[in-house]
Amino acid sequence: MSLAEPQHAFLSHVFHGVPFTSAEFERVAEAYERVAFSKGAMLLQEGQCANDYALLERGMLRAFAVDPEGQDRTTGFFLPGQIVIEVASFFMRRPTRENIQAMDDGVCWRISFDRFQTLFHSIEAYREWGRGCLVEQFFALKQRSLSMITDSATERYQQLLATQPEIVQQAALKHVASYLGITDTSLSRIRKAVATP
Amino acid sequence: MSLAEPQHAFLSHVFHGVPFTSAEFERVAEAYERVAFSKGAMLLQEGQCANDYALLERGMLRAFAVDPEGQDRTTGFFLPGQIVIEVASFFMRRPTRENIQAMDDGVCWRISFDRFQTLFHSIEAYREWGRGCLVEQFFALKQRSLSMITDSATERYQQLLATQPEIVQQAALKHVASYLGITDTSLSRIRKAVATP
DNA sequence: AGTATTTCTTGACTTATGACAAGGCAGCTC
DNA sequence: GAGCTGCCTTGTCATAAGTCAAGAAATACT
Repeated sequence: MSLAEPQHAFLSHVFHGVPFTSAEFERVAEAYERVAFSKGAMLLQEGQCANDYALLERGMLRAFAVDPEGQDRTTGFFLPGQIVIEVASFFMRRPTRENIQAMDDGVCWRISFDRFQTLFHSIEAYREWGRGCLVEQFFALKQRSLSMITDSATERYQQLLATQPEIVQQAALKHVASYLGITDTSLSRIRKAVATP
Repeated sequence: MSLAEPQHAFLSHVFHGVPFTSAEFERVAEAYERVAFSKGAMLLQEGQCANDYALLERGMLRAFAVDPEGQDRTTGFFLPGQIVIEVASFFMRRPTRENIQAMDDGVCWRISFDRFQTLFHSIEAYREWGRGCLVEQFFALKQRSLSMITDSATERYQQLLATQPEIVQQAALKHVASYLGITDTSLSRIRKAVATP
């Protein structure tokens, strides 16, 4: 694969600010593989082990788990620039209970667990970056979790609308609802109430 | 400090299964400092930066955050053998919004961020261990978060009772309640309903 | 185009949980 | 032992959100 600059434009952007030497950056960039996917594609399926994670360049993804009653619960959305990963399965090398599905056509950059491990253990800046990503996700999850306890459904909706309007606009109402932890019926009413003051 | 075996009994136990060379284990063990604390002590306070994390040998701790209405929300409990850490503050080096308080007299083993960093970047087994801990906590938080959406308050209580009875037995009802995301009034009723079938 | 399917809205009713308030009970201090 | 104070329980009532069911609107399928 050619290493001409344009190929790396997206990766340069993602790793902007990470103190790689240029040799290190080349090693890192080479380890990622560009993959296009189309709407509806499953990037990860329940029961599989997550053998890679990805950096999302274009498109939007939804992660969901199926609960004991067979209900589909949205656990997260992924927007361009974000890291697409099922942390537990990827790092613990065991089957996942989650699914990740493409909501649109899109493009991501994939890296296998083995290649990730090699980079993680040999490049200090890469491992600081990786740990930082994990910590950031952890923090976000904790806030979401707290919000679930502290805030009403309406407040959670308004917060989502304020911080990530793309999700509210592009995702199906029922998926947004299950992400917020409420039924689609409730979200429909909340949305109406919020719209007409 | 003497490195005689008995000093390290607890640390040996915690790091059991981690593939350290014996020289590595000595370096790791030396980096931790034994600290005793008494009931009511604050191990971390809102506004501070978490400059260390600890391995809990004896005692029980509670972490909580104060929400905008001034309500005290329990975010977690720590039992012996567990890692006591406020992930976001420790790794991002910024002030925390959480408090960690001792519920009893106890003992923990503390390590500073700087010493942690040195070990993390120089000992592969230590960083695998550290990453594994973080991933485990992440997974637990995700499950808790999902449970908040999927399960009723009663189910959450019963699950806590089944998996961590020490918490239900030792912690004040109001703290367990706020950990479960309900009021103390509700938990009191749930507990009664569960007890009398 | 025309039918089928999914997605969203709305209404009527139920239910879990919260809010407030009063009382009981233990452990303290004086 | 009287009086605090903090913790838990209980009663009454209020409310957010769920359930079920029927339509409307949008999408996809042939």
